[in-house]
Amino acid sequence: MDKTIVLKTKGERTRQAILTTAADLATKEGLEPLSIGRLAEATGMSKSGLFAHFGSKEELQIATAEYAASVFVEEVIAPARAAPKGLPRVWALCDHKLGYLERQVFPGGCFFASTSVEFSHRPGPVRDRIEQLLRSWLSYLEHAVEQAQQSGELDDSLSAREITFELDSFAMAANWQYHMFGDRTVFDGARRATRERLESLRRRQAA
Amino acid sequence: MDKTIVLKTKGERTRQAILTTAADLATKEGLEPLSIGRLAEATGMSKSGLFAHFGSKEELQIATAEYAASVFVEEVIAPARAAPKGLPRVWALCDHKLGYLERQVFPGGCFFASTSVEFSHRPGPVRDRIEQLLRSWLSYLEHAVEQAQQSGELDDSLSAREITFELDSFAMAANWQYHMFGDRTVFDGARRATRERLESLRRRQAA
DNA sequence: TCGAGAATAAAACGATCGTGCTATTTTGTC
DNA sequence: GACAAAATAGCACGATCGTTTTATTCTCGA
Repeated sequence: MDKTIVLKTKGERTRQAILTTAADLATKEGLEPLSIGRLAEATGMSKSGLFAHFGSKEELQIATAEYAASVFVEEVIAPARAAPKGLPRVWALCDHKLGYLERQVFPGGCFFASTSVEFSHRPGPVRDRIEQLLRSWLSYLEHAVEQAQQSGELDDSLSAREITFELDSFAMAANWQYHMFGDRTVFDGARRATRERLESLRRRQAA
Repeated sequence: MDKTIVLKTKGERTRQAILTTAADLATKEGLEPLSIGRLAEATGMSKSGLFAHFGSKEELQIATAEYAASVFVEEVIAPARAAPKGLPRVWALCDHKLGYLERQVFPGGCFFASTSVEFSHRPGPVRDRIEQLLRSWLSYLEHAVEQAQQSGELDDSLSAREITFELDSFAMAANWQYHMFGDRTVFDGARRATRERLESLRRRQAA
């Protein structure tokens, strides 16, 4: 049960190294403006040597998104599964997502926040995959909210979807404001907003 | 007091036509990937003829942001000034911003949402200007919140900054989700979230 | 350790980028 | 309606883009 996956061949290892660099750079420069040459320079490889691992820039972009998703799972989803189902897990998901943004797992913030804006109006397999991954995150959070409603911990007069929308809004806005204004206190603000919102949905239930 | 500014020379008119096209395209393709050649094609001009209006791509980008800001003022700020100071104006600002997003004044959504993500890690005068314009919007909204607090319409145990953060989060998230998932109902959700949040801050005051 | 196959590199391709230079056309004023 | 000035176009530049082709180096199981 080692957290680090051992990669057998050298090809797989360098491929992984490329993807970590690509994901980091993509959150800062963008997934499309990140050129093969630029990425090759950053990884100390030749353009063609790097290119051979993916076959096309589009495949590289998809592989990068795939890798970023695995990081998100490792940093947010997996630790939140330690919290009991219901309200604690809802909070854990929001809190860990804010933590993942706060400690800059990717230097440019949330990988999917950056790339989804970039690709939202650029049809193709890259956009499709990013949308799918984003949907799966929101569905996961929504499912956790539903469980908290079914257990009676959260008010169910408001749909799980709308609660999810509000909760994720705070994290997205914090990520955006931090990278635009450089003010780390937005994360505290987002945590407070999240906590108070969950609290208000709990109190209403008690009344 | 004509709403439409009359432009005297032909140069000023074509410059304006270029900027409207540039702002539209920038929200869909991005402000940096939007090339001079692409923009020239869209406006039916030659590359060099268009280029001469700005002198550099950077100047074109700044002029485009400037134009987008004037649109935002016209579509959001100005109509909200019709509402009385205090809570009604806070609501009007949020509501008109959601309306501006909903009816797609820019085809790719909020100009500043798109471009700020794109330029957040790209230092230079373009980024600086976008940041400044965003700050002025948030300051304006925050000021309206403060007035509502001073008049006793909104609870002032929470800072105006934090209230502003929450309110703008809903609009930003709605814009993002709409352009990623294509679901127009997010705007209703954002309106409901905004209204309920303002309501809860009012009720708390009454108690 | 040797040899097949994987991994990487070098060089070149056409296309497009932002930008400068030089004409040519168009505009607005006397 | 002539004429200076403004506006636009044509063309070329070096650079960089994604990609292909060809050659070289490295890896790792038999």
